[in-house]
Amino acid sequence: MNETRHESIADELTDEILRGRYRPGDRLPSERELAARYGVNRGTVREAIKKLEQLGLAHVLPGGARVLPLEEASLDVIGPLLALNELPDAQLVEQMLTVMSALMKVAAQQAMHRASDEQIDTARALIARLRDKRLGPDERIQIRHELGRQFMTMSGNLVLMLIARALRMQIFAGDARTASLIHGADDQDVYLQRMDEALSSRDADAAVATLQAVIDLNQRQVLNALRAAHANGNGVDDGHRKLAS
Amino acid sequence: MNETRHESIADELTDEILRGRYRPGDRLPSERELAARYGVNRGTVREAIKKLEQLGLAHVLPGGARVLPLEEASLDVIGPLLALNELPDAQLVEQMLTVMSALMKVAAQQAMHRASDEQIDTARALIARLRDKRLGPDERIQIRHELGRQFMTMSGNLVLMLIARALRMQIFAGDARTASLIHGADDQDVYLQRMDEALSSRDADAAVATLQAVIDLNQRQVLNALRAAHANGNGVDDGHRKLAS
DNA sequence: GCCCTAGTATTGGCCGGACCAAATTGGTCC
DNA sequence: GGACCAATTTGGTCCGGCCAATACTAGGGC
Repeated sequence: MNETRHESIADELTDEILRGRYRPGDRLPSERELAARYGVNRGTVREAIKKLEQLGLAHVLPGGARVLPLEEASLDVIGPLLALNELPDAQLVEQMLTVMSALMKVAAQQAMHRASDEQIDTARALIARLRDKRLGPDERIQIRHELGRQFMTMSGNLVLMLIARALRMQIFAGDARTASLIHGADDQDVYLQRMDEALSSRDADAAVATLQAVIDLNQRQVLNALRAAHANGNGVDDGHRKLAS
Repeated sequence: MNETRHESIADELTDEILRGRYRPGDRLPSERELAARYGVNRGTVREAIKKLEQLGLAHVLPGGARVLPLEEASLDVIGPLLALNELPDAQLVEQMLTVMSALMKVAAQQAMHRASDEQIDTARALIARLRDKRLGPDERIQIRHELGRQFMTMSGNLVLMLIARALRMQIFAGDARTASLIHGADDQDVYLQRMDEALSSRDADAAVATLQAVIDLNQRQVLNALRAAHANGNGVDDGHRKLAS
């Protein structure tokens, strides 16, 4: 592995917290104790704990560090949450797709008005590549990913870009299998064609409608695949913290 | 100030990066040099830099730390960005409101279907309090804030909650004036009443429509107030990095 | 019995110096 | 000009130690 000591310690602690080994309100072991437990220097533990704090999983102050409830965490806990079990939690994936969908529609809407001609062309080129039948699955994911990013960029909305990027990072943080699961199968060529037309005529309504259709289709595919995989018993759901409040 | 050394150093470095003192691709001064510059121990500097890394403003690896482009940053840079000048950047605020609006609509939509009766009651109680004419401005902001949080909770969508929470934190990270600027003036009682009715009958369409109206109104108010304040010359915009790409 | 207070042990924040491995840098040789 | 190698710089980690703030506990007042 290419991880530094404090990174792997942070990962381990994150995992323990998310699995409920330490519950909200609990005190985390002291830095000195963790240092002893992991056989590292206290400074190294401090860096690991710093990351937990940034993740919003723990609040640390003189006297001790306490675990925070999941609802007060940072967006970046989603990655670890997805990686908690063999298979990502279907409910969480559904929630992510719901949000992504809403954000993409806003982005598309604004993109149609604000994008430069060059940006539109770039997007259309990506769509053209997606319509190539001889595309490998990994390439397809990659291009889709770039297309999504392109829409965000075209919207000119920094907040939108940052959120979308953060969500994407969470997906790619885990193993590649998770990423390929979350990106569904292939797209219907009809939709790609419609999207291309919407782009060339800068028709915002058409773009949003097509996006809606394509995303809905994708969402169904992904969730079906996920549930099927879960049913196959691959997803060992060993009682981690409930997602719904 | 109640800030630890590494926090204030992190804030200072963040500010310098966002102002363009260090540009994307630049190497940050070495830990040893920064330690000397701030007159602190290297470990303290390391903790500060760790935060920059978490903010997505710098990528650090043996050989040196490099500054990253704003587009690759974390959502949490929005707080520092808002606090960069006396007055928050109007364009950024507009972008935030746009995203918030979209998220709120998704939340309301889902909330109408999934919320428990108790949760609906809680939301309605908050609305009732908002309709009280004798409400101080700070209280109003506080209750609005709680109402937004309540909608997110009712949606049962963790991703939605985390994003909304992160955005809210960014607003409240700076001084209270920023927060009060971003929350507009008062609400039209008509809308509050309509929202109450939508809640009691669990009418998702009505809820979303009302939300749309109230948010649009609020957005106009906020942006007008902001632009007016900017025009008064309070917003010293000393050439920080451009937001739009 | 319960609540409040004072004192002590514990904990995080920070310091100084040190060693190693990876990356950068600058010079050399082709 | 470009490829190659050694010296230097830089981040990752370790050790041991001091201080101030917090948590815990024992004692006193009710």
